Amino acid sequence: MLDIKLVRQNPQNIKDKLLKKKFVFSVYDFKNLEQQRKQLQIETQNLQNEKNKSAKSIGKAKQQGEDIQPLLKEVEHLKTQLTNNENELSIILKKLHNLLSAVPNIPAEDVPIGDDENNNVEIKKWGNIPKFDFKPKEHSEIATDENMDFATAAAISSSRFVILKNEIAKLHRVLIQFMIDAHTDNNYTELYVPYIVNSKSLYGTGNLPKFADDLFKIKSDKENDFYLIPTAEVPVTNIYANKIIKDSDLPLKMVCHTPCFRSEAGSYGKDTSGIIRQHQFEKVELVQLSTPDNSDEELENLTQNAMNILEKLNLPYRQVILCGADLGFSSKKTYDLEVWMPSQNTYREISSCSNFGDFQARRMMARFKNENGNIEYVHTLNGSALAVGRTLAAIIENYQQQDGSIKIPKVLQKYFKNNKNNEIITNPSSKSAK
RNA sequence: GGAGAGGUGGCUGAGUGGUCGAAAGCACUGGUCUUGAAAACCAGCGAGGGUUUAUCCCCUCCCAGGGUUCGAAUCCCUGCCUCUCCA
Repeated sequence: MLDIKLVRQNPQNIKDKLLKKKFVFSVYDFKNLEQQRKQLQIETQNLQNEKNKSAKSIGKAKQQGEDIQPLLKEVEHLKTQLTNNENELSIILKKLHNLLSAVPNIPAEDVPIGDDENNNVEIKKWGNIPKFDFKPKEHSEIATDENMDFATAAAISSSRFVILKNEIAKLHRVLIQFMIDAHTDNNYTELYVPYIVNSKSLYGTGNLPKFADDLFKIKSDKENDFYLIPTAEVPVTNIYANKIIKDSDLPLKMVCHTPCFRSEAGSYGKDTSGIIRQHQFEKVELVQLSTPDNSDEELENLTQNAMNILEKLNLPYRQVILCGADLGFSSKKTYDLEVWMPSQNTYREISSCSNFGDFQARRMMARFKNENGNIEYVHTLNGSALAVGRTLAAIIENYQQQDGSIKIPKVLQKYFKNNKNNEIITNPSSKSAK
């Protein structure tokens, strides 16, 4: 949510800035509603004031034993008028709120202008792209149906699910462990959180009301709809919803592994092979709350923390800054980390690190008391470090050998104590034939 | 599954229809005192919003949503949550 005071001050300016995100903000609609709001609000509050005053004077008169009948008659008309005004006002306020909740965050100054993901700007490249003296295979091909079983998963559930087995399943689990360990060593606090959240929480992070189609809704009751989380960002950031924290507690650094559930509506035919795009995947998420002054710097730190995982795993990657049009709804600035995928001969997104400024904090009322005792919104940040399924795929592909086995990355070897050769054999027959 | 109790400001906790946005204590902030600190004493201290250059002033909020009333933290209904006892 944008600061309505800023929008009031200069709606045209807000509109101009949002064009970078390819969002058209209707200054006309906003001004129109604002004008109605202002008039109605002043009127309504005056009526409320009158009501309060008369109720008090009636109370006093009654205490002194006076006849209150004439006073009651006097305020009779107030009631209907007030009710009417309140109803009208609440309609206008709702409209204003709906209008503003659908407005995305304003991109940072240094976000490049662009029409789509092709205009994202590469700012760093790391690692050596592996050279194979054979044609590198796709990860699901290497793992074989035995260890990465899509057909059975589809039979049990639907497409875009997978069953992992044997040491591939173990590698997947170990990656989570490795990532969390690396981050807690770096002073991130480890969390375990609910995987089902209510609509308020999703509103807080900006997933609702606009992006309901991306979510799995599982239940409704009178007050709330319940959804499976699309990312740990939702429960973790909302821990601080409606709270006021001390500035001395900032920055708060949290790491949390959760499964993530995404309906992937609108991505039919995209990434249909392998585990790149699943309805359910594991992710290790970093979430930070910081003061406004430090959030730019913290985004750099957080992104570096994510890059460190890739570097420790010795996976080649590049860092790009998203252009305005590719930037997420709530984000002010986002770096994507893209890992090298040999089978596709290209880089694929494996992490997204964003600074949301006070956009989410305002939606969820996450605030802190600054050194002057004034209350301000915190800045929220998060980033995947990393998406586990995609990391698994990247390791399988980058560490593949001609015979179909997979070398275990050095930093993970301690988790495979019984594996003497430090390689995962996916196809025993081919190995023995060698 | 049955019976009961309760959700009030950062925390504890009083308040059952009329200057209650809310006693008291703790915590916190400022001050006095002190070489310094502690203690003691004095003072301040919830949040959101409107109007305004600003002060002032005004509105809303005592789990959430409805209702009764001139007037609700207090009464009624619904929901959510917590706790205790029994099975």
